[in-house]
Amino acid sequence: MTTPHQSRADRRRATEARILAGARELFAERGFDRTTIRAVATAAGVDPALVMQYFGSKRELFTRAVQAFPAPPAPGGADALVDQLLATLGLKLGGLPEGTLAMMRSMLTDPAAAEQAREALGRQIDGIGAALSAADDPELRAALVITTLLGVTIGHQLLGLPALRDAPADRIAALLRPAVEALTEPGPSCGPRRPTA
Amino acid sequence: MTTPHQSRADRRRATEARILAGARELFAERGFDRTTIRAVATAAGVDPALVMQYFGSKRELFTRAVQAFPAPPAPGGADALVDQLLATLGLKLGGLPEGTLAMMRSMLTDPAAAEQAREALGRQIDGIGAALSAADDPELRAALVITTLLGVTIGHQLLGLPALRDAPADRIAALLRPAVEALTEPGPSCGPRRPTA
DNA sequence: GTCTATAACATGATAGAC
DNA sequence: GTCTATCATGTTATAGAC
Repeated sequence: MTTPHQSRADRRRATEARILAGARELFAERGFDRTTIRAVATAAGVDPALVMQYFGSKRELFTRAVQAFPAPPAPGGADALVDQLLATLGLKLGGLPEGTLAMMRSMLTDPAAAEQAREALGRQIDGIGAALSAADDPELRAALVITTLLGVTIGHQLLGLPALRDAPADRIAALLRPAVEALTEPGPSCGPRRPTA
Repeated sequence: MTTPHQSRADRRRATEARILAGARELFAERGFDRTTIRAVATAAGVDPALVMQYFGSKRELFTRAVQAFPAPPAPGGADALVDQLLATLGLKLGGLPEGTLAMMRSMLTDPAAAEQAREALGRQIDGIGAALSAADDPELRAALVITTLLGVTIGHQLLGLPALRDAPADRIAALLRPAVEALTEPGPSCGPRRPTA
């Protein structure tokens, strides 16, 4: 049952990968504080001290295991932007990457995760803000769009609010679309309410 | 400087109040896990064991110190509802009660806090859903409104996103208003995009 | 007797010995 | 790579002060 063609370096890489996978899952489920090195080691089938040997600290393990938020959206028109955002939300309501879940779950209680989240969300906000440069206060609008989607994602994925959990993702996206458009469009978004003045 | 008319029960109440105040502040700043009984005791100027004696457990202390989310909005028309929600948001962006902050900060990592948050948010959603019964999917719409405001509040108060932190509260409310209205109004809210077909 | 402080025990992160 | 030691923490049990 030995694998003679697997070098020591290969085995080390495989062990590292197992540790990272287990850590990602546990960090996503329980957050930074509640995840113990022992639990990660058990999940990976190794000795707890080995985890420390490989990664130096729990914090380093977290950083390595957790991928930052998805990259900012490709620059494009403001119209395509809304479609793109809602599409990623659709994904979010389905299967968000475990690393992103881990980050979101830890960002309110762990200062380092909070800093990473601030930076990642800031990049997204900047990207969206650039696409909204036609409107007034593009950055603020972008921040509101992002935090809105963040709130819905938290309510759905992390808190499991029944009202959201039981709704189909496309229905949520459909209801959210006009709201996001209202945030990205300058001035009073709807004509019918005030007929040109 | 002694207060001869202060009975033992009075002194006990005062000590309890000091402990609760310190706990509320620390829970709001650091969340449940990162707040230690020892730190609470130091903040209140008492012995750590006394805190346990008074409250039995850290969890009980948290429950006693943290007030639930604000009560659901008074039932009213859907129009008044939006005003009311944005008004509370205005408050939220200013000074949210420390207990609410503590709850929000802990709800992603502490299962008990998550359950409390689910219940409190569920009550708010039910209240708003009742006011939206004219529209389709009133509960889902209500949930999206609540999670939207939750996301903005988290981004502003707990994460401190610069784009939100630097914006005046009334400007945020003004930009958010059409978005919330789009969530509460039935049907396609804007004509210009697709002229009836 | 009730309030407060001290000590003891279990678990977790981390560092150094082997 | 594994084992042991150290420190911080939550919690329980115990002893002292009023």
